[in-house]
Amino acid sequence: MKSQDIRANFLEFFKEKSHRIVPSAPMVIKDDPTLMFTNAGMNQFKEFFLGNSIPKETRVVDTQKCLRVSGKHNDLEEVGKDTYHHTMFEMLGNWSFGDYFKEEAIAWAWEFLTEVCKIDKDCLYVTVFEGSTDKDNLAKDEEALELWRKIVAEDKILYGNKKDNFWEMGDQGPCGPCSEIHVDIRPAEEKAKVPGASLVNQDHPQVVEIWNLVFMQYNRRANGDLESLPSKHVDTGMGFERLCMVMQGVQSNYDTDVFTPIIREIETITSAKYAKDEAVDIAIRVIADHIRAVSFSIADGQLPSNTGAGYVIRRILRRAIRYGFTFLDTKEPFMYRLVKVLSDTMGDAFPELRDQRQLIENVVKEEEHSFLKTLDQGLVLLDNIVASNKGKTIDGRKAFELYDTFGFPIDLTALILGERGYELDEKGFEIAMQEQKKRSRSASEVSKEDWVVLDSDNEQEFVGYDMLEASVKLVKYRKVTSKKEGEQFQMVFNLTPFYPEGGGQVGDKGYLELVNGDVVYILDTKRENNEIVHFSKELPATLTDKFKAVVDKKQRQRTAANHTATHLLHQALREVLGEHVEQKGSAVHSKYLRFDFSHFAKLTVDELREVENFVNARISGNLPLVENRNIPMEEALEQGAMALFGEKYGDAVRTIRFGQSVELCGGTHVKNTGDIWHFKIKSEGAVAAGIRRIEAITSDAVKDFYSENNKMLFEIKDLLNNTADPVKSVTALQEENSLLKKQVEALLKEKAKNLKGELLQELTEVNGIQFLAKQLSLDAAGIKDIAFEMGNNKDNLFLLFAAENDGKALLSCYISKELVAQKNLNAGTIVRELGKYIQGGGGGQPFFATAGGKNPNGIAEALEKAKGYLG
RNA sequence: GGGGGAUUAGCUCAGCUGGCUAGAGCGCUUGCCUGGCAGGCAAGAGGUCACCGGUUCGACUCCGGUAUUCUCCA
Repeated sequence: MKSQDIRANFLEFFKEKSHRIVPSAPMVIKDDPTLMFTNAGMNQFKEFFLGNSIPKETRVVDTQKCLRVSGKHNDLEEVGKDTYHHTMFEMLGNWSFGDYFKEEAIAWAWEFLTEVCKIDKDCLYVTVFEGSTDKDNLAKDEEALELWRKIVAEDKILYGNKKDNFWEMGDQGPCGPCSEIHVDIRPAEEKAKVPGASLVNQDHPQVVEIWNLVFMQYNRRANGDLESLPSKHVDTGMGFERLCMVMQGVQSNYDTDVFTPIIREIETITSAKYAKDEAVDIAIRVIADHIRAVSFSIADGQLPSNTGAGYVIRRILRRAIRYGFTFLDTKEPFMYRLVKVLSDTMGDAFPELRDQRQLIENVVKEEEHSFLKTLDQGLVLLDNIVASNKGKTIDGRKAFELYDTFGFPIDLTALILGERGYELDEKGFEIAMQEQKKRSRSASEVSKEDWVVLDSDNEQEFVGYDMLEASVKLVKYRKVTSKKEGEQFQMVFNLTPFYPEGGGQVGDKGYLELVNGDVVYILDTKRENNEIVHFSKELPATLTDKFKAVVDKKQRQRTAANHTATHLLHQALREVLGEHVEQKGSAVHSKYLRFDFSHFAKLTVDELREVENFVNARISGNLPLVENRNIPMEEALEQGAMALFGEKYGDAVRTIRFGQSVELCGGTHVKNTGDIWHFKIKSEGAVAAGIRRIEAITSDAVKDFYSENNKMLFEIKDLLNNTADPVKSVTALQEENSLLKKQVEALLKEKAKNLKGELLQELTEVNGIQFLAKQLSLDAAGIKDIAFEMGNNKDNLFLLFAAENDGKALLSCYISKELVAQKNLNAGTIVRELGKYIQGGGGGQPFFATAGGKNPNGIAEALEKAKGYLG
C-alpha cells in the first residue's frame, strides 16, 4: 500500500467513527518560549487538555508534522546513522476530548491495524501499565488489561513500568497510563530463535513501537498530588513512517515510498548509489531526511537565520550539505533540486509545500551557495593553520576559532587533518567550546523569583481594544533579575488595557496611577503562557489597592497607524506585484513598520511609487475599521480573509477589515484609515533569497520626515543664495568643481616642477654626494612628494627638508637607496638624532624618514648638522 | 541577548610586527595583432582603504565608538 493511501485510510477510518479531520498545526511554534518546534501530535491540543478552552469537536483525527532535533533519543547528530531516526516525521493521531475513553480507543486501534492495515496479529504486542509503588502508589491499569484480553492473546500482552507506560506532559497538568502497540517485523527464523516479547522496548530496529495510546485520567497538581480528572481524554500517536515500513514489508523507514523517491533523485543528481557503501548510505539518509525538515520549516515561514529556530534550521541544512560535500562529492548546490520530488510526493497531504515550492528552492539554493563558500574559505584557512603548525597535533583552540568565527564544521576539520596525517587536539576544542557556552549563558542569565499570588482571580481579560484606561487589581507579581535589564518586576492584573507583544506588534507602554497619585511606569507588555505580563522597574507601594492602568496613548496611536498601514501595504503588494506575495514577517513599532514578503526581484521605482499611491489612496478614502471579534474560521476565510502560512488559528478568529483588505489579526488598529494621515516607504531591500523587506513610516513620523527634508532643502537653497533650482545649481557647482580640480592639479604639477627645478639647482656636492638641507613651506605629504620626485633617476642624493606647521616642526630626510647601501646610512637614525634639536622624535625607513617636534626654533640647527652625516 | 571575524578598484581578494608615493587577477576603455570559443600584445581609466573619534613625527595597519555583514553560543 502506498504511503499516501495509508495516511488517507487512517484519516478516513476515524472520520467514519465521527471524528473531524483537522489540518496539521504549523511545525514552527511562535509564541511559546519553552518550545521552538512541534515535537508531538498533542502540542496543538494542549489547551483542551489543560482545560483552558473548550474544544468545539470532541473527536478529532489528524496527521501532525513534527520536528525533533534535541533530546536523548534524537540528537541531530544521530540522524542518518541508523535507519529509523528522523528530524521531521509525521504523527498520526486520534483524539477524544472528554468523549470516548479506553474501550473505543483500544478497539479501534486494533481494528485499524488488523483489519484496515491487515497486519498479522501474531506480530503485534501490546503493553499495559503495571502500576507503581512510589509515592503515587498507582494501581495496575486493569481496565485496559481487560479490554486487551478480549482481543489479544495473553502472551502478547506485556507490562510496562512508569517510565514506559505512564505519560506526563510536564511537572503539572493532565497525565495518565498508556498502552503501546509494538510490531515485530523480523523474519520467521529469527522469531523462532528469540521470542519477540523479549525484544519489546529494547531499541531493536525491527521490533518497534508504532502506536501509543495515552489515557488521560489524572491531573498532577502543583504540590505533586494526583487527582482524578472530571472528563477523561484520549491522546494517541502513531509514527507514520514506521507504519509505512511495516505495511510495505521493508526493514527501514528509508526504504518506504516516503523516502525512496527522494533517495532516487539524490542518486540521479549525485551519481551515488544507495545500499552499496555505508558512509554513502548515511550521507544519503541524512540528506533525504534533512531536506524534508528544512522544506517544511520554510513552508511554515521559518527561514534559516542566525538566531533561534531559524538557526536550528540552518544547522540542519548545513549538516546535509556537509555530508553531501564529503561523501557524495557535491561541490555545487544540489539540495534545492530535491524540493520538486518532495512537493510531488507530499504536496497532496501538505499543500503548503506545493504553494511555497519556488520560495523553498530559492532559499535552499542560496543557503547552499553561501555555505559552500564558507567551506571553500575554511579549507584555505585550514591549509594556513596546517602550514604554520609545528608537530603533528593541531591546537584545538585554532580549530575552534575556525569553527566559531568562520563556521567551518569541526568534524570536517578532523577528517581533513586525519587524511593528511595530523591529529586534532579535541580536548582543547572542547575546552574552548565550554568557555563559549559559559560566556553565553552567564550573559543571558535571568533569575526569576517565585510568583507572589495576591488574588485567585485568574480570568484576566484584555480590554485594550476598547479602552486605554481601566481600573485594575494586581493578581500576582514576581521579581526578575537579568544582567542586561537589572532588577525588574513582572505583574499580572485581573484585566488590562495593555496590548501584549504579538503578531509583530510591540507591547504597550504606560503607567499605573495609585490612589495617592503616585505613578509606576509600565515599560513593556508581553504574553507568557496565555497570561499578560507587565514589566516595570518598581512595585506599587500598595499592592492590594486598585490602580488606574493607563496606556501611553500617543505610542498606541502611532503603533495602530503603522499596523493598519501594514495591512494596506500587504494588500497593495498583492495588487501591484501579484498573488505570489505572502507575508513572511512583520514588525510594527510606534516609530516605523517593517514588512517582509516573498517576491523574486527588486521593486522598481515605479512599483514602489504605485504601492505607496495605492496605500495613500486608501488612507484618503477614509475607510472605517470593520472589526469582527469572534467569528468562525470558515466564515472569515469565506469573506476572503488572508491567513498566513505557519500561523495557528483557533476556530473562532478576529478579523480586521478596511475596504477590501481583510486579515485575521489580533493587533490594534485605527478607527479609520484617515487617522494614518500618510504612508511613506523609507527603504526596500532583500533579507534572503526570494524575500524582500519594506520599511515604512506613517502619521507623525512622515510629518517629521518631510519637515526634516524641508529644513535641509531650505538650508541648501540658502547656501546657494536662494536659487530657484537647487538641482541645477549643484550640477553646475559639480561641473565647475571638477574643472577647477583639473586646473589646480595642473598648476600644482607645474609648481612642483618649478620647485623641483629650483631645488635641483641648489644641490651642492659634498664628498660625491648631492646634498641639500632646506626649510620649505609645504606639508608632510608635499615634502614627501617633492623628495621622491627629486630622487627619481638619481642614485647619490641626500636631502633634509624641514617645515613649520601649526607651531610644530617637521623634518624629512631622503637618501637614495644606492647611497644607503653604499655608505650604510639610515634616514631613520639620522632623523631621530636631528629630532633632538626640535624636541621630538620620529622614524621611518632607511631611505626616507620623518620626525616631528614642538620646537620650530631648532630647525636651523638641525639643518646645519645635516652635513655631518655626509662624511 | 553574548563572543569572535570581516568591510581596501565594478567583482574576487593580497597588503607580515605602524613608514615601499595602496597592489594582483578578472572586468572596463583605447590601439594594434589574430578565422577557432575565457583569443594575443600594449597603453590607460578606476580608491574618502565602511564611518566617526583617539594614540603617533607618521595610521589601510594600533585603540575606542557606530553601521553593515558573516559566524558560533544561548
